[in-house]
Amino acid sequence: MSMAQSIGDAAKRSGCTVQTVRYYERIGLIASPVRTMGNQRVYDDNAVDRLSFIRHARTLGFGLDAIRELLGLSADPERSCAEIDAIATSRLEEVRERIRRLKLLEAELARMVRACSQGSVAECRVVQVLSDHGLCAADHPDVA
Amino acid sequence: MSMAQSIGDAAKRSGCTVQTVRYYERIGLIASPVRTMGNQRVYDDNAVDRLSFIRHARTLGFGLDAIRELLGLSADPERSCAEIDAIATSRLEEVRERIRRLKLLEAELARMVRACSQGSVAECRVVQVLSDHGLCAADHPDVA
DNA sequence: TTTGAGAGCTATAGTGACTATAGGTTCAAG
DNA sequence: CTTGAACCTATAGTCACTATAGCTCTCAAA
Repeated sequence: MSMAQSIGDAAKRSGCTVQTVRYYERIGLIASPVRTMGNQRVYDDNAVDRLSFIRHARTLGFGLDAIRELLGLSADPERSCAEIDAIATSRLEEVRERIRRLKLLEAELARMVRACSQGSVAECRVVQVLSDHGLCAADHPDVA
Repeated sequence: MSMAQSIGDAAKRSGCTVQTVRYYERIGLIASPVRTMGNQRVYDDNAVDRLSFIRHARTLGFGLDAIRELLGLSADPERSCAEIDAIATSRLEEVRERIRRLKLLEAELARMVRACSQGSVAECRVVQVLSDHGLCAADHPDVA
């Protein structure tokens, strides 16, 4: 039995905000739901499931394009999940790469802060390092 | 002796792009430089130093607002560098927090991918986890 | 039956930090 | 003098929302 519910209820149940649900509709990530006579959106449980899926994938850092693809691939239960796995694996690698870069950044920032003798700006190590990339320990990458 | 140079040279020397230099001018992060008779911007070495500072701070992940503040605080060499240190320390803490969150994410994604038996979508663990937050090991945070 | 609050509606603009494009002008080398 | 690279402005696009303004609808209490 599928319960009909307002956008507010669907948002609350899925963990999205109301504006975000409307946004997902606008960009075609979810279907346009039926409306009441007063033009208000009405959602069923399937729609809420889809929203929850999207929301959860977002908290795991998948982009909307990836989510669009995941949703498409999930539609057919008979299909092999190789492509789905590939998307998830690629996201995992992204996260690992990001962590790697941030650790380099962390080391650089920590070194900079540690070297500061808390004196005047003229002798501040932080200012010196920011002014001169050559003072960095290693070639830190651009922040991701 | 301060060398006069075009926006292209200043960009190359500082590691910015030409458009970005113009953007920084537009938002008031750098001063409007003098112009040639043909209306082209001319930069001196001080301007290039400032651009390099900005660029380097950006690669360390400081936001433009923080950089604006760092530049302001750096202007007076006699001043104590306590505020500068505070900004750098706060950035360091941000990075550490980010790493912490990403590691939780990494664990969740790795678990998900590992659990997948490479069968059909119907039994795909990735799809199941995305569909049901309850299947997550821990309460992973929103991606930062 | 009225009334009022809260929820919903659309359309538009703003966020951060650029990046890209279009359509024009200037400069420097040959 | 010509040509082509580099410069100029203004505007729109990126991502995934978020916020605002100015309406309309719904539903429970009085």
